[in-house]
Amino acid sequence: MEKPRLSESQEDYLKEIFKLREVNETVSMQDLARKLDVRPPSVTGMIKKLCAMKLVEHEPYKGVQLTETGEKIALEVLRHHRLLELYLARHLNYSWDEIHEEAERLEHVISEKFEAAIADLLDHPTHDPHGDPIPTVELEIPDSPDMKPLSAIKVYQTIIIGRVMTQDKDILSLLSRLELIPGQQIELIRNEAAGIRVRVDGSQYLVPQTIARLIWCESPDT
Amino acid sequence: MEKPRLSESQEDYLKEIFKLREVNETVSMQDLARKLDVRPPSVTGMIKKLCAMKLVEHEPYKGVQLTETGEKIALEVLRHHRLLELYLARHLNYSWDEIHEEAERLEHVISEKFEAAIADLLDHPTHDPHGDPIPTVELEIPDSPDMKPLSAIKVYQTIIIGRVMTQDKDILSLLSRLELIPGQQIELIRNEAAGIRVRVDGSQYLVPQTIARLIWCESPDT
DNA sequence: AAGATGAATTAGTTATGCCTAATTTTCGTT
DNA sequence: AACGAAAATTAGGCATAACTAATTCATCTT
Ligand SMILES: [Mn+2]
Ligand SMILES: [Mn+2]
Ligand SMILES: [Mn+2]
Ligand SMILES: [Mn+2]
Repeated sequence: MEKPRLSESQEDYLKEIFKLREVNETVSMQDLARKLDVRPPSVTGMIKKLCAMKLVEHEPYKGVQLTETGEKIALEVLRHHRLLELYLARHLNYSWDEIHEEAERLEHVISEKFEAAIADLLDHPTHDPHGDPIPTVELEIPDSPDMKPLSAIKVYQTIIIGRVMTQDKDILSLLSRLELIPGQQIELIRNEAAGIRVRVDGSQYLVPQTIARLIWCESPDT
Repeated sequence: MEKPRLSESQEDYLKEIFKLREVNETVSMQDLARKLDVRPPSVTGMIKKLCAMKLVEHEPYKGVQLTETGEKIALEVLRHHRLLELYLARHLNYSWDEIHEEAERLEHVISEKFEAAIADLLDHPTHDPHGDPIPTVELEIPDSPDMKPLSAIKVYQTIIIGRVMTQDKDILSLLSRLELIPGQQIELIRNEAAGIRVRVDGSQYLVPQTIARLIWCESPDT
């Protein structure tokens, strides 16, 4: 068949459905509207079109789901996005909080050639700078270590940050200044009302609960 | 004032007007339609809008011209385009005939940060892989050596290719295979009816007139 | 000076993708 | 079982940027 090329909007819808599905049981029109920063009627309209194209399925008032084809496309865009983020960070000296915005635009525009070229340069990485897995060329999601949010850990021990679940520039810039980034080893000290006290590289911080929920750590006990 | 961000179309119109102006005395609606691959009424419509925005001036039936502001924008896009071309060629292993298409899309989407990053990596180059001058950060066009088309040279001598005036993939791929690329030293042998006989690196070729017109060479005698 | 020709414009249409306001539907409570 | 709130949809519009068909305009020929 033909490959009519999707619009940037359509690609973003598919990608967002995929990402929401990883977290929520079901993806509502509202969730999408929030994430994509559009109003609900726009979502209804676009989902209709994507349904007609057999890229998503929609049970009204129940949720939206990607079809096989839809998921493939979502994964392609996601691969572009995450490769780009790593590339910008590694090769063009972008800071952690700058990569997302640029990748959000470039992801729709680079060719497969470009994708292959940076994947090569980066030595076919499996995870981006946020710890998010990068889909392989075959569009499989690589395994990540078992993780849970810092806020949910009960045993006070030394653990490693695996993934930071936000794209918020202010939070990212804060976290990077504190070196609370994937790969970093941190020592859990105490869970206080206001947040979680940790030691990083000698210094001690109190990580607020809201932020602790975004920091996922590798398979700790409990 | 505000910087409402132009659409990709609008940027391409401005860029194309600039490029046509370098070659022709005057830029007609038709020229634009041809280059941008749209129908004349589309051009009329867009030029009206650009006029209203004070980015171009239009004397009906006489021609289109960029205003100061319009030219600045054209030069910014052109800088993006040419930096990208060089970048793709040098750092991502693109071949000569592949760079244009990719740059044509990326040019509208990269940030000033991205521009600065690749300009840095490339050591602030003045010319792209076609020999086209890259506008500086201040948006001045850097000087190029005096050049004239290979087809117009009368004295048979050894000269250097400075610029290749096409983006046609087939021609570019042919020329790169023959090593008829900017910087290459070639020896002019004879101007025949069918074309111009040259020696490149030991081998002799007959360069057809149509193609010889696209190859500009550095300030030769005559 | 009248035509003829080609350049340009106008008029009217289409497709996207978004919006607001109004309406309908679902579902958890009571 | 009925109500009310929240979720979703419909209806109706707007802006962009194309298009085709029809018309107008400028200029070159004869
Ligand atoms: Mn995007
Ligand atoms: Mn990421
Ligand atoms: Mn372009
Ligand atoms: Mn070029």
